[in-house]
Amino acid sequence: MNHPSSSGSGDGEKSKDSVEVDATTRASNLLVYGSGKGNQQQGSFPKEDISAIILRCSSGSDYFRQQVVKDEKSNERIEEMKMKFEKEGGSSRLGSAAKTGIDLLVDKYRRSRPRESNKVVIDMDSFYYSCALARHKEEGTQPSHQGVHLNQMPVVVGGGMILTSNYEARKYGVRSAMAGFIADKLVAELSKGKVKLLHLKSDHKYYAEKSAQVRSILEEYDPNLKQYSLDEFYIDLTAHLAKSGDGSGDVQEVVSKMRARVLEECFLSCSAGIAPSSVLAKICSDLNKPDGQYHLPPGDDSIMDFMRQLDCRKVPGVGRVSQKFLAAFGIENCAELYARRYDIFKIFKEKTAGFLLRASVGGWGGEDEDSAASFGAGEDQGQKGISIERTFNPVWKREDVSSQLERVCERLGQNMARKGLRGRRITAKVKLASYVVFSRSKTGRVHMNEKEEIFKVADELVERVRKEVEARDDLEFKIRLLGVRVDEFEVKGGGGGGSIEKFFKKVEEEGGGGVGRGEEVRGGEEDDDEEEEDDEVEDDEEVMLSLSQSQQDSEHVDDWKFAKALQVRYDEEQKQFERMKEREREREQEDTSKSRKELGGGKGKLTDEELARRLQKEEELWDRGRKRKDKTAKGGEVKKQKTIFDMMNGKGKGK
DNA sequence: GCGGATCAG
DNA sequence: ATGGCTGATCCGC
Ligand SMILES: Nc1ccn([C@H]2C[C@H](O)[C@@H](COP(=O)(O)OP(=O)(O)OP(=O)(O)O)O2)c(=O)n1
Ligand SMILES: [Mg+2]
Repeated sequence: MNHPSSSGSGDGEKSKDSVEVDATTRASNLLVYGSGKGNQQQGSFPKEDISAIILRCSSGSDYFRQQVVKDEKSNERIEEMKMKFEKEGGSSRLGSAAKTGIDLLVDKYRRSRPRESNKVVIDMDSFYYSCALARHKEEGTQPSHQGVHLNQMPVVVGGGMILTSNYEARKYGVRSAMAGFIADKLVAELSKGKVKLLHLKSDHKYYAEKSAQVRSILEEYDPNLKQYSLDEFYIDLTAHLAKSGDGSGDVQEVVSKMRARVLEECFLSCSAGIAPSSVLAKICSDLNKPDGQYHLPPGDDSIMDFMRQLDCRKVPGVGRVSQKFLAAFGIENCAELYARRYDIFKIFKEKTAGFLLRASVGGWGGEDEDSAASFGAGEDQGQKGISIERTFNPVWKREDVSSQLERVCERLGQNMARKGLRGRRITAKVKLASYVVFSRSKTGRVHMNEKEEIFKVADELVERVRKEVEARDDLEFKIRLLGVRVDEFEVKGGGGGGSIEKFFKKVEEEGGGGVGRGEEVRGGEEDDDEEEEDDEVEDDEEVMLSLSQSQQDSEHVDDWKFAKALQVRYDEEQKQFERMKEREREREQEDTSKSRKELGGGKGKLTDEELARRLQKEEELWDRGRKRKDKTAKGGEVKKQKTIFDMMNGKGKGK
């Protein structure tokens, strides 16, 4: 459970035979295809077929086995939470004061949303792939393969791991974070052997250049724009629109022209979301992809209508597990989230509950803008940690492990030096060949950045894991990945702290004005780091069809999930779902009819007291404008964090 | 402070 | 046979 959501489960079991299709559909809803963030495009192959292939390729692999284990764990947690919730009687036990408090909060969110749709989120389409196409244009070469235009055939960027896919490939279910070999199978099988997936090599350096090029264009519209990743930009058009005549002041026209410029000058298409707040704009940016835009008119009615139909999974921060979790409580879209807003506070902890409450009414943007906009100097500004991790052929001998760890530390040391960072906490990450992950950390009193110092600590931590693993009979100490992270940075550039705080304050007062960027605490120099592919060390020459390295990750957990869901029986979930619905109906009835009863001495674990506490927390968050004050060490320096939420929280007062 | 889980791109 | 990497947050203990 992280921020916005929590864990989830719900895919129970059922006799797979009778409800195979139903199970498939159901599972895919919990996954990425149906209700994931992505949109299902026309011409796609049946998701049941896609899922079946993924399952077939996956079953039996260590990776898949581990995914199943993880899924079962999350399911258990969901069950626990559900039982606890039911035992406590749900929100019917909530005191009226608490309910009133929640509603007051909701009102506040709804009333303070910005009154105009001037926030724009630009998200590049199939970014890495589009860059490859752009390159052909720039170099005058043909964007085709064996006489066929790349857009007409399934293409991905990445070999062992898919970084992104073009839209043709997406029809086959090929997506980011999918293992290359599975992507190949999807295309081969679904096309009955007629089509072969084309893999392009990743070129991070080039993507960074294109990204900068796009940024420079967008900065003409908002010099304070914020960039969340190479392909995502957060723009506030308020000033630009007020300035004068562009597009007769119509946001949609301005954005349309803006995108046209990016296309013409960078040869890259992008999509945009236009809304009163950045979070909403972010959600909208996905609705008319590719090469499209979606405008969400301001106003409570407009936004409530929009949110009502919105699947929770579309809310940034609600991932696969959270979606499942919510679904277990009968919550699939934001209307249901709103209907159950009281329950939310009984089910989740403060951060999560507050986040979901906002989501239920699209209540973002009321706070102040994250003046972190001033971080033009480099995104590392508010960086809190730095890490390196590498996958390799499994090793176990101390010397081999050590050797791999050294490589990691070497790289980490270089990056830290380049960024002028020093931290006092070292965290070692170990992934066994079975995909079981361990992390062990040690917080020291001195800040380090030297490869040797870091290695020394990391090595001890890894050996600690070795001992723990060897002490168990269910695991084998064969590791496929080693990672090292350093955080708890020292406060640098003395004196910067206070001024920065004032700086933020000033920005707020002046209404997000364009105070120049530049300052920055960042004593060091400048970065420009970038992770590169893996460059220097030739090692991974790695081309398409690669074989060695490769690895994967979540995102596809969805597929795994899915696969797992297929292989598992569904009756359990079904039953629980029914029971829950039943209970919900009863509760709802009770609610509407007799309003709500106070039942005094709540012996439920969650008393009004606890609830009040959670509300209180949320109030505090509100008052602080959700601005994160992260004191970096004793310096008491305040820095804005570059999380997606900070990026998205638009300024309320700015009108 | 630590470790696991989740999320995002 | 083959399943990445970087950075961040939340929560329970
Ligand atoms: N798990 C992931 C997801 C994305 N990326 C990289 C490749 C993408 O091209 C880029 C942008 O990510 P998006 O999620 O925006 O995906 P795309 O831009 O590729 O496609 P879309 O058109 O859906 O935005 O980030 C990655 O390396 N690993
Ligand atoms: Mg994109």
